[in-house]
Amino acid sequence: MAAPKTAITPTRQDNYAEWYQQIVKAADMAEVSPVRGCMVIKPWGYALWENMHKELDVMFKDTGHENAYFPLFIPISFLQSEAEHVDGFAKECAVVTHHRLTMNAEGKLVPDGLLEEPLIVRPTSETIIGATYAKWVQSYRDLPIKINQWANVVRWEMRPRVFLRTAEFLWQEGHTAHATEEEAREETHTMLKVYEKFAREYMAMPVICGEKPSGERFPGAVATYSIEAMMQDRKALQAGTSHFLGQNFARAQGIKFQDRDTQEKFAWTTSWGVSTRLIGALIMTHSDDNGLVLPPRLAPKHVAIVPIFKNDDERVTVVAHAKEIKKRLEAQRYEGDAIRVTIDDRDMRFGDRAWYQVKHGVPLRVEVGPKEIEAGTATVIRRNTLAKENQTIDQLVATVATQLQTIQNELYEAADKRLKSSSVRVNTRDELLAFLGDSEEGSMDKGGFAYAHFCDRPEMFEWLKQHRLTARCTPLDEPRTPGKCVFSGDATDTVGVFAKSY
RNA sequence: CGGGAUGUAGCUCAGCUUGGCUAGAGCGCCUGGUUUGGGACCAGGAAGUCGCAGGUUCGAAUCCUGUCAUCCCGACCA
Repeated sequence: MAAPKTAITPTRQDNYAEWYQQIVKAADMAEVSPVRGCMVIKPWGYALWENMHKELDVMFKDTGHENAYFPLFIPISFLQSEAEHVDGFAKECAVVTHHRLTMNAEGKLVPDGLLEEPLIVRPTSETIIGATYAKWVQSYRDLPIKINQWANVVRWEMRPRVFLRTAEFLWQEGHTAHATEEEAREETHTMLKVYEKFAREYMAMPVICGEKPSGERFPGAVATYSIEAMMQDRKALQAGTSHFLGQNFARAQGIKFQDRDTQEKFAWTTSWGVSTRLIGALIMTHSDDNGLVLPPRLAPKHVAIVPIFKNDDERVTVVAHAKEIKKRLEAQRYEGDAIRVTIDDRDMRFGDRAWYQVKHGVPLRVEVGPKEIEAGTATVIRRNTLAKENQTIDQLVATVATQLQTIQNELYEAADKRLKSSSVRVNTRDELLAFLGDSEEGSMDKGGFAYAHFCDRPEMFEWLKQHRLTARCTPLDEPRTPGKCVFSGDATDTVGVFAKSY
């Protein structure tokens, strides 16, 4: 059977949504589980998450945060304490009402032992953590509290999509409490910048930092900031959020302290998080029609050595040689880590093994067979370009870190070029529609980021909804210039980014 | 949660309209052989209580009811 032209079918062009699912499958990232809306994250996907976790954790600690852990279950009364918060999350809460099972007459297990107060499975932890902080804080000397938790949360979503929107997902949530508004705002901003740095430097994913318009704000927040990324189908994906919660949650949870001036005051709190959605973002930013493409800084393996052999004799020689190369590569460092190398000498045909590594997105593939051993070289193939090059082993070892950095840079530049070439400035609603279109799901015909003056009124959100568009954010680096709202015609100095979104 | 579609072997699906004998194919998997520098070929083989629970019937993958799940479109969302 002839091989298809691309390793992944359909291609991005043919059906983007299906292409995404096929990438996840071909790269062994995850699969749907027997549990509604929940995914099984497979080792290759989880290794990627572990790398994200590891790098982010360092960044959190460098900005003065500590890790802690709070309960999975939250009493319903806690959720109720902040009105907007209830509105935002009540509809998607999993609820625990019983605490044991018994066997009924038909031999079926049924819930028994009704709880006095039902518990929800945390959709986010502002309330439980806030209630805890309330006990910890009495004096201004107890502030700030800067804690992060790595956890799983549950949001009973109606339309799950692997990594992008699952009922249960893994994330980190930072929760801080401060004595002053200024300090809390600063914290919100600092963490947004941490996310931006992580997206750009580790994920090789350009993002726009901005404040969410009122209609997109976190339930209960005074201000929500996000990093917005553009996927290859030119739809926006919110990749991380940082919320300034004002004193809303402090009031609701009773986080009070006595200040220097002897007055009792409510604390100012923040929360911020990124989730396994980042994996989805990574996939849709870099991958191509041949499978996953991973940025070297996060790739579980930097290099896959694929030995070529015809028979057992050759196999012994070539694999021994491959192990030598592996050892030498592992002695090199890239961005502070030892080079991560795997040898794929599985009992499979060479072509299958080569394609396996392509589909799994390993940045560098090194092929060695009897011919290379003879010549003292290796065939080196870069995943992002699939360009082949003959390199001596010495050359490879000496330049492997540089080659990885080149790939990292090229991935960022390609993504940045896409972002910039798909961003326009629009001055009317018609221009907005002409640019973003009303095109079908999965179509890549139209899309991108449209910059427009706007004044954040309910009518705008109504109109956007009708056209399946969203207001992403007001970019922080966008200068305030006088203009007219493209929706109402009123004068405004605020510019927003509009896009179709995930 | 509303509208639509689909659940048959590990995967993709045919069979269902018009109920009938031992439920099929391709891919994958296992064994043997030939191959092996780019996703192999030949031969043999294993594998399904037809999503689940009821009902109609002499007889149900097929008809009816319920239920669960998945996908698509809305609403919701990290």
